[in-house]
Parts: sequence; C-alpha cells; structure tokens
Amino acid sequence: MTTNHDGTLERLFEFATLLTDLLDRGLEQQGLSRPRAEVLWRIHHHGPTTQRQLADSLQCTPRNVTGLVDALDALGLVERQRHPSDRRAVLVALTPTGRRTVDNLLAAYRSRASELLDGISGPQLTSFLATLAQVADRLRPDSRPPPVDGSPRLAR
Amino acid sequence: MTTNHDGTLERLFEFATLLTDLLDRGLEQQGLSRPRAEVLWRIHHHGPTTQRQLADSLQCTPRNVTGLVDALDALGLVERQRHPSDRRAVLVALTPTGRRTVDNLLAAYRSRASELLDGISGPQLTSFLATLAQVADRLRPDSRPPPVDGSPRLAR
DNA sequence: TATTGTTATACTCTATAACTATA
DNA sequence: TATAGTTATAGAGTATAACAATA
Repeated sequence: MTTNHDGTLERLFEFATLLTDLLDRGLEQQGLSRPRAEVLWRIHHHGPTTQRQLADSLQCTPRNVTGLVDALDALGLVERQRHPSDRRAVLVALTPTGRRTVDNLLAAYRSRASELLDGISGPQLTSFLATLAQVADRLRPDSRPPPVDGSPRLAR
Repeated sequence: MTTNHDGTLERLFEFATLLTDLLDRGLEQQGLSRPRAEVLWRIHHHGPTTQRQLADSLQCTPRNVTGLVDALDALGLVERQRHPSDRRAVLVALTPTGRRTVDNLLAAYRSRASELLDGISGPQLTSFLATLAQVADRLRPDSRPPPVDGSPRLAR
C-alpha cells in the first residue's frame, strides 16, 4: 500500500531551493558563481590540484575547467603552478586572496548555520538529521558514493 | 552560546544537491531543462499565462522568457495565443503534448516520492517535516513569500 | 507616458572535436 | 599509444539596452 506523498515531495523540493538560494547569496557576496566557488572549495580541501582531478571531481569536461581556472586566475584567487613530476599537468593552487575568500565563505556559513539551527533543541535536531540521512541514502545514485573528504559537491 | 553546526550545514547542502539531482534526472527523461520545465509547471498551475507574468514568477527578464517560450514552442509543448483584451500581450498555453509531458513528470515524481518516503513511519515523517518547515521558514527571504498555489519554484 | 515583448549584444557555463606537448 | 590541457566552435541560460506596438 502506497501512501500519498504528493505534497511532501514538493515541500522537499522547495526546501532544496531555499537552501541552494542561501548558498548562492553567500557566494554572491564574495562575487563568486557556484562553479567557481566549487573549484575553490575543492582546492581548499585537496590542496594544489591538477585540472584533470578538478574535472573528475566536478564531473565536467577538462575544457570547462580551463575556463573556470582562467576566470579565477584573472580574479587573483588561484594560480597555476608547474607540476613537479609531470610536465603535461598543471597544479592549481589558492593564492593568499583565494584563501581569504574561502575563509570568508566558511565564516559566513558558520554564522548562517547558527541563525538557522540554534533555536532547535538537540534531540529534535538529532532526529531530524537522522531522517534526513535516511532519505539522503535513498537519494544517492549508485554512481556517486558519499563524499569521504568532508567536501560534498556544492548544490547545482 | 552558539552550538557548532559546521558539519550540519554541509549535510543540509548535500541533501539539497541530492534532491535537485533527482529532480534533474526526472526532467532529463522528458528532455527538459530546469528553466523550461519551470515554465511548463507555471502554465500547468496558472493556465494560459502572459510572458510578463512568467518573467515575474520565474524572477527573470522578459527577454529570457522569450527564449524559453521559443524553445518550448519549437518542441511543440507550448503555443502562443492572442490575448483577448490586450494586443501587446501574448498568452502562453500548453499544447496537448505539453499537457502529456507535465502529466508524465507528475507521475514520475509520485512514484519517486513513494520510493523515497514509504519506509519511514508516519510519526517520524511528521516530525521530520515539522522541523523541515521550521528551518524553511527561517530560510525564506522576506522578498519571496511562501508559494500559495502549490507550485513552489523548482530548485535552481 | 507606461507596459509588453522583441531585436541586438554580451557573459557564463557547458559540451564535442581536433590538436600539442608530454608520458 | 595514452594522457593533460589547450584552441575552436556551438548551444543554453542569463542580463542590459534600445525599440516597436499598444495601452
């Protein structure tokens, strides 16, 4: 017997929209688009990264990474470095300005999270997150295992 | 005293990503992009709609609507009709094919919702949705009131 | 004068394909 | 021969600005 979940799915989608809008507003304050922010985010977690690795983790083409890195380079947030052992490859690293930008993003999100969650009791939050994890598990396509490095792909 | 919610916000963002990915996979099966699907969705709920109204509800420029309607028209999902009283305006309506496409989307989402939520007990789901609504209320910017017509903006 | 929707133009993100320098 | 990253080209979505037709 299948329960009628019609309105529920729409509420979930609206929730997702609100969350990604929150994310976007934070990025916008730093003058960043979502794809560009995601590149910074990856490098922040992995350290200097080849464009090939970026293409794999962002699930886009190498050509696309070229454009994103070009743009971030022009903004002074990122720089290309020589790969120590492979002269075909390029390492993309954060500049000091890039590091500061990521720090600003993190600080903004920490304060946002407080506003969002502080009024909710510990047990209520725990139960909420447990159900959320349960639903998330069913949402995860087999092709994409849960992130292991603490840097989930930012919402698209 | 502010609790440390660092990982929590990231889990919420990942959840949003998974949900919007689910949404996109459904749209992709109907050969639709998110902006185009949103136009269909709006017209499905409001009936024939002027491009001005579409621009307002999608929060984009009229120029943008022109492009989206052109594309949906070329796909045979939508047609432009004369406005009965304002000869400047255009009414955009679903074609029979467009209606069938929307019906397919709805059916697909109903079955997806079952897969996603059926194993969760009634009380657990109720409590989950209550907390979700509480967080959603704090997420909603003043500028965008909660949807009143059952057609929340699709996630971006 | 204000509004509706268009043309003109430009920018971002995305993709495929062909090419180069290296492995 | 395969891989890393580029150039070339194209298409979708978005924006602003100028304009035509209508209100």
